[in-house]
Amino acid sequence: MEPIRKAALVNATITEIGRVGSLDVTVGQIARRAGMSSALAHHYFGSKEDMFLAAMRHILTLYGAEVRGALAVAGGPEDRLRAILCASFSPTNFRREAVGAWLNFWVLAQSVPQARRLLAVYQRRLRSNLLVALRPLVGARAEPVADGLGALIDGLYLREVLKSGPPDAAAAVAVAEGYLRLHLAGAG
Amino acid sequence: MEPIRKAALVNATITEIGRVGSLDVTVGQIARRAGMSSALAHHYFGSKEDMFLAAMRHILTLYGAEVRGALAVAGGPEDRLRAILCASFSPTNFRREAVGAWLNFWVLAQSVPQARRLLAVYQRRLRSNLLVALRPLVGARAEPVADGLGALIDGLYLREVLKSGPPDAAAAVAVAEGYLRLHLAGAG
DNA sequence: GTTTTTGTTGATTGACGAGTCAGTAAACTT
DNA sequence: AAGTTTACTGACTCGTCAATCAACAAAAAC
Repeated sequence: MEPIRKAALVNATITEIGRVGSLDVTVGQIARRAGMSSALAHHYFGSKEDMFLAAMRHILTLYGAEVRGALAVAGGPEDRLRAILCASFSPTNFRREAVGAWLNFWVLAQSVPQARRLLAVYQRRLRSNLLVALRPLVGARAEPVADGLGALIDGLYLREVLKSGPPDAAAAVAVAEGYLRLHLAGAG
Repeated sequence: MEPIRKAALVNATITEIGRVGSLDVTVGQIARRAGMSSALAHHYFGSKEDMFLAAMRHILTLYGAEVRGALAVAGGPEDRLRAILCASFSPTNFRREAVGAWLNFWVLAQSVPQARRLLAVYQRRLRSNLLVALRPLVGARAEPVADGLGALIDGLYLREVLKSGPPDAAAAVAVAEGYLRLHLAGAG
């Protein structure tokens, strides 16, 4: 039962945060959506914060897996870059709830050290993936380009939360690819 | 007294949100930092939400004024773009508290329509400023470039909150200017 | 010099929510 | 079948906080 319940709670946490648009969700709300009592939620996760962290870990894991999967079938460096972008804006990760939750986890990271650490490893991994793919293409300029691209991806996520209507992954990818194309062309 | 108290409360709100790193600040905390009782805070602002909105409006106003000021003395289009970037990452706007508050206002915008509207007018103004400056330089491609640059600026803000140490405005501006330079060069 | 307006607070109210606990029921163990 | 672990819940505690109120002080108006 335990793994099932925990998974249900993690999903409910993400959904509920996305729905409400803030971390001001009660354990009761989360538990109800997951089909159980709030006491049971407290039984499996010691505290609300643990639930948040588990939800964050889940989103990050999902994203990491998708990137790894896309990289596995990518050929050259350019392909690898495109793979990272596609994974970042895939329907799994770029859906409204997940993006809303993402933004709130960023806030959580400001006050909860463990959340900050989680976000830091995500950033490091993304950066490292980008660097590996960029170095053969732009050499020494890989670092600033990777930093810029990382910020751009986060910014595109950020802007998604304010837009109304369904997420437009294609447009986001197009912007990011535009950024890349210029840098690659500039390096010759 | 009223304007003085209100201003003190607005500043205290921003500082306190930045310090705590979330919107979970009590009216008591804000009032204490502003040197008054929580009852008085409620007297001048009807509710906590009003305080948040006033603080948001203040940050946005500050930013808008700085951009306008920089644009007033800017010569050609390139100068105008640089002015917008410098204002965006000026010490006033790019300080830790303000950036922390900014992120939290983004969250607020997800659930409070008025906050969303405020953020939307900021985005529209930025976009319009960028477009005016970009059109003479890149013509029809102004729109995607402006959207990319807008997202990049937001992303750089976002990444600032996770970094430890003092904000590095110069680095942020450099990244944004790199983005611009390539687009301008690409357009010939 | 009294009335009114403005500024201010301590105490209170009322609601809400995290976490606990005591207890029930079912499933395994021996 | 008795005991033990696991799954689960309703009711409760305890704290917190937004918002209100009743009161007081001081300045302004008349």
